[in-house]
Amino acid sequence: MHKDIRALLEAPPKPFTPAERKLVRVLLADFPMSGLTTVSQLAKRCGVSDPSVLRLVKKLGFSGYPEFQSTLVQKIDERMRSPLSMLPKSRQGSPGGDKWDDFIDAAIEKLGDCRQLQVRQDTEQLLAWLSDPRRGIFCHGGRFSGFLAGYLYNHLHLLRSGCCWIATPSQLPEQLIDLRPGDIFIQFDYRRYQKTAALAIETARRRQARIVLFTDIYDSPLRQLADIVIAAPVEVPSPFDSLVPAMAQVEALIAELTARLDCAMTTRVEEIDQIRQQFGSHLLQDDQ
Amino acid sequence: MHKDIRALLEAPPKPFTPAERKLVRVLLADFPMSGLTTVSQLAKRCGVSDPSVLRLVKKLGFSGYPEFQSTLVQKIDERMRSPLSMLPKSRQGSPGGDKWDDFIDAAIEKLGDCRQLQVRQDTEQLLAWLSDPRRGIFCHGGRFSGFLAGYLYNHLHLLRSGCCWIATPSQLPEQLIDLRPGDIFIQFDYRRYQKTAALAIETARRRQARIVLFTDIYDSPLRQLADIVIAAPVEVPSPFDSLVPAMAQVEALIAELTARLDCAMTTRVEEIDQIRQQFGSHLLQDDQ
DNA sequence: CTGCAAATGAAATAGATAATACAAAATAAT
DNA sequence: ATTATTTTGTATTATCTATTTCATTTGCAG
Repeated sequence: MHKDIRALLEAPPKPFTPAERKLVRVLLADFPMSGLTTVSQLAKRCGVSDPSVLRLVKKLGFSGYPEFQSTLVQKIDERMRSPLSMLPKSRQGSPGGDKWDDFIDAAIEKLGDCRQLQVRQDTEQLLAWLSDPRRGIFCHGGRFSGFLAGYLYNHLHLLRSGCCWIATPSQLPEQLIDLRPGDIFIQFDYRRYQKTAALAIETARRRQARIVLFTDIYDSPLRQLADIVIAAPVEVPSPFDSLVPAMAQVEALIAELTARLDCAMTTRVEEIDQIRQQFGSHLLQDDQ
Repeated sequence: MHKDIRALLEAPPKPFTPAERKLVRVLLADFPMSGLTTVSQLAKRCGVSDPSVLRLVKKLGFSGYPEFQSTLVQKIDERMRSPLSMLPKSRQGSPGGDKWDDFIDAAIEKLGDCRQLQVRQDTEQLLAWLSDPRRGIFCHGGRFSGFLAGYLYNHLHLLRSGCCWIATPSQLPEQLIDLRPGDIFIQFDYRRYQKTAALAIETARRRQARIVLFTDIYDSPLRQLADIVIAAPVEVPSPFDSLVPAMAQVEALIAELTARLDCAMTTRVEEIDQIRQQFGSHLLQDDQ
């Protein structure tokens, strides 16, 4: 809507009055910081009265000071994001620009962003839950993220019993019947958010499950319903979002969990192999 | 005075309560933007109550929300002046070594290695094949990499017809019957290499399919049988190998392919939506 | 299960803040 | 000068915000 406040200040629709010019001068001086204070503070700082500030804001086309301010915050947000995405470009080999490598670069950057997103305490909590053999684990995801759910499940299954993967929403009812209080329900849901995800989580919550949500860094409506949120950046130069950071998180989780449950896994995998041998050639080799 | 809010959030003086962790998560997610709103807005966004926000702020050592907020603004001010300050922060906070972040770091490194592995000509060839609507596409993978195959299939399916995903080896016979000369058989096979993969590829070859192999950088026995090889590093600090680089490659491929088939996809997706509407509520929302 | 302590949220309160009305001052035109 | 018009500030009001109180819930140890 309001494209650029700065442009508006520099080329006003109507000429500014003297008091307004005072304000504009300050606003432009350390743009956009000075706009983050209250009306009175800004007014005093510029040596004008409160109403003068309000009048300027309205003249610029805003409905009121709050709207003006939130537009400024948006502007800041853009600025904060952009420099990061421009700096670590050390492309040397590719000449005209290689879409493939550009994508990989973007993925690397997003993966880097991951590091700052995780609260250690959350991770510990999650690991503690997953290590508890009494808690059942239910993995579920959307059309694309469902594969991550399955990927996670396949690893978990090697580490412990009581895991299940709900591959499609239609299986939700028949699987959630076994969900008991204290069990862990792990939902993958990235934009665009799916309706069934909300349904699934609500049901799991009602059955007093711990809710773990793998989602993107944006405002998933499910965040509030989750006990633990693992957020991943998804934006890459592609019409589709990327699940690379998400997958890295899944693998990181598994790596840590494996470290804790190592001996348990060893015996478990041995037993699996043993059983598989009994089947012998009756099944096509179906495992890694 | 208050040096670094971010540091405070990552290494709290006292352990956080669950509600506080929810807040911290959001605050860190798009630091420091989310702290610029009102208490109520922030609270609602995080799914906690107003008092929880206030308690957190006090626990962090601020006299109240306004002080907290103005400290954030200061922080923004610093950052706006020197964009360098927001470069990937050198790991100093984590003392004994954070396994999670170590893993992510390793993944980043491996992903970086990817860039030098790809021969552009191969990519072009592959894209040309995949863009050709006359060629059928068959995706198949192992126990873990099978999910990548499915992930790839799901995207391909939105772009064009004639794709299929062979989810388990047992489906190979019944699916490969439809493989015609010139079709593309995409196999995912990372160590430890599976026996069925070799079988599948040989069969596909005999039927004169083009063989595309997604594998690791080591000596897969299948390399010789493939027309195109996309190799990924897999070694990470975990007992399990990582498929993160592999997934990035899949996504990069899709990104490029989408760029070429964009208009085709648009109409196709529209048609899918149309059909879905006809089903209406008869199916649980099963898509992205 | 039961009781205890910690954590949390609903509701009420105290305090700012933005917005408004109107009067005073400044400016420009006659 | 005098008036008309614009600009500005003072004082007030309505609205929103942060904060506190207290009852409820939740998690946990015996």
